[in-house]
Amino acid sequence: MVEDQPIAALRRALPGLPPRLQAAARFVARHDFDAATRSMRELAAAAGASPATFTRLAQALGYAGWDGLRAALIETRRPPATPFSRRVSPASAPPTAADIPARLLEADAASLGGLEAAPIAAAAGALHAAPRIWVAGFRSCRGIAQLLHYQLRLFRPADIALVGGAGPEDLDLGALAAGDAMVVIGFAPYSRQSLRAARVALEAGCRLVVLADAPAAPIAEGAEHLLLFEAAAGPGFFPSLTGALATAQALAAACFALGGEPALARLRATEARLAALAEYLPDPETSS
Amino acid sequence: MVEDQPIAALRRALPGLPPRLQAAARFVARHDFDAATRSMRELAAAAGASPATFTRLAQALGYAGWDGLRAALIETRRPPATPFSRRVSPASAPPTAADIPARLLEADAASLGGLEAAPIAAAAGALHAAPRIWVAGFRSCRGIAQLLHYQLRLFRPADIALVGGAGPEDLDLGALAAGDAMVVIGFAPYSRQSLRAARVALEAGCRLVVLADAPAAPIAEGAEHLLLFEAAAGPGFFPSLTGALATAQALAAACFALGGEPALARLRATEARLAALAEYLPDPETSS
DNA sequence: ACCATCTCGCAACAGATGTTTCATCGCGCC
DNA sequence: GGCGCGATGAAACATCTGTTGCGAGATGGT
Repeated sequence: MVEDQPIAALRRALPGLPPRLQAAARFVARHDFDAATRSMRELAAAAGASPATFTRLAQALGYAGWDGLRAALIETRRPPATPFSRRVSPASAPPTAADIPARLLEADAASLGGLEAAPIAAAAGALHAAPRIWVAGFRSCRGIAQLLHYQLRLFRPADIALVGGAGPEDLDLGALAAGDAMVVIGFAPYSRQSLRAARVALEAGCRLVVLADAPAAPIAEGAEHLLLFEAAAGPGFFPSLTGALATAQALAAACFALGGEPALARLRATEARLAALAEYLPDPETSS
Repeated sequence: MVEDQPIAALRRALPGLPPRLQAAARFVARHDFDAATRSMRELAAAAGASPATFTRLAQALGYAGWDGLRAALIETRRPPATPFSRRVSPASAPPTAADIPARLLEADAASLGGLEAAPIAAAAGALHAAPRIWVAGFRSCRGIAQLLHYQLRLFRPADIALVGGAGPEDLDLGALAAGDAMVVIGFAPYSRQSLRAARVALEAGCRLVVLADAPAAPIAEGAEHLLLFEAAAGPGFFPSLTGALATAQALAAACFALGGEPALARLRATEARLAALAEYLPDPETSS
């Protein structure tokens, strides 16, 4: 009988097996990933056994041959359909209107755990080196793009532009220059606008940084840096943008850090100007 | 040059590849686990391409052959040797530019934990009952406001307005009517614009919902509902908006849930219209 | 309209794969 | 001690692997 959990079947059958088969079985149990990926002969060499042993082991477990066992091992290792999110509430109870917020917040918190910092720092390097930075995000990602645009302008006032931010976007896309950096933000389903922005940027010779929800995203094609976030679909609602925002913010912060003293100086200048214009209310804590 | 992150190399090289190689590359990117485990010929059959295509793809990426690429894909999927060796960043190390993103993401994840769901659901009730909803957010909160505005309009197209979204904001503020709901988003330091929006809304007899970072926030004065979020200040940088975004999204979702069948119908209509306009790219997974 | 170049499927290729056979070995039993 | 039987490894086997040479077709530049 073919088992759906090969390693369990293996362990169960272990005591009744001849010595060499036992050794092979233990080796497979301890290196199941290698058993699934490497060839039988390589495995035999690593385990110090004969290739035939592994065929016999598989047959002893009820598989037609080694290929059968390996196929089962592979299926065990196959990642779940949902990329890197723990399903939030296992028992999907009826989504009462009252606990929708709780569910969503829970999902958001979980999605932030999957973000990686290293690629963000690398992407920030590309932005830092670019003479001009364009930011593109459309529809639901527009807000995120605007935010990134705003934060970057705090310390790089003159050379950051939001695609489609001041007039028709084709004018912006026509102004792209080689060496500029383009940041495109999007997730499935991907808007045509975002794809066009990415494509045009590539053709113009820009350095492309993409924030997306999947490595296979169309807008990610040709990107120099791809920053993945999880657009966790809420309970029956549209996807969450928290991961995208956190990524964008981290990108801006890293960029600022790279800017060093000049960036800090420009940020201070911006703050001083805002204070002079009385854009913000005075902090009652410090003014009293 | 052989890349250590094969999918990234693949994505980068994609635009410069011939059509069939592009198709193969996309297929590999979307099914990287199968590419790592199944044989090249099986893959070719599944992708509807010639086996040779995959060899050529690997070579185009700088690998000696398909085996090289597959080995790289396998290494990408290999589980970490020590399962739960989550490196915890030692507290208050020197804030290197490289680990700024990590710090920020960590802070974001922590800040989401403090959010409460119950007030959000209550506030959603107020929005749901209002004949018209205004959303106000300025400067760094503009993006958040825009996002909330966008999401609400998905299922309540006609009666949501962004203050200052289409022309001078005083015109919007002049149009406020008693019974309308006003959502104001802001955190310290509070912009004069946001305070004015809140004040005017109160005077006009609107129901005021405020998203802020402190109970003592000026813009929260007189608010019917106050949704607190944590604007965690990053390492030497401006505050994080993740909490505000998560709150806004949860608010929109709760509002949608309250809308019941009509809201769902309007959302479906919106989606159908977008699909008809081909605003979004078709999902390759379902179309093929 | 021409030609050079590139693309790409087909089919033959050498090599590697998993399997099987077979002779040998070790071990317990009569 | 002789015998039978399962375990074991080496080698031969058919099959499948990834690769490459070839030619038809498409493409782009002049």
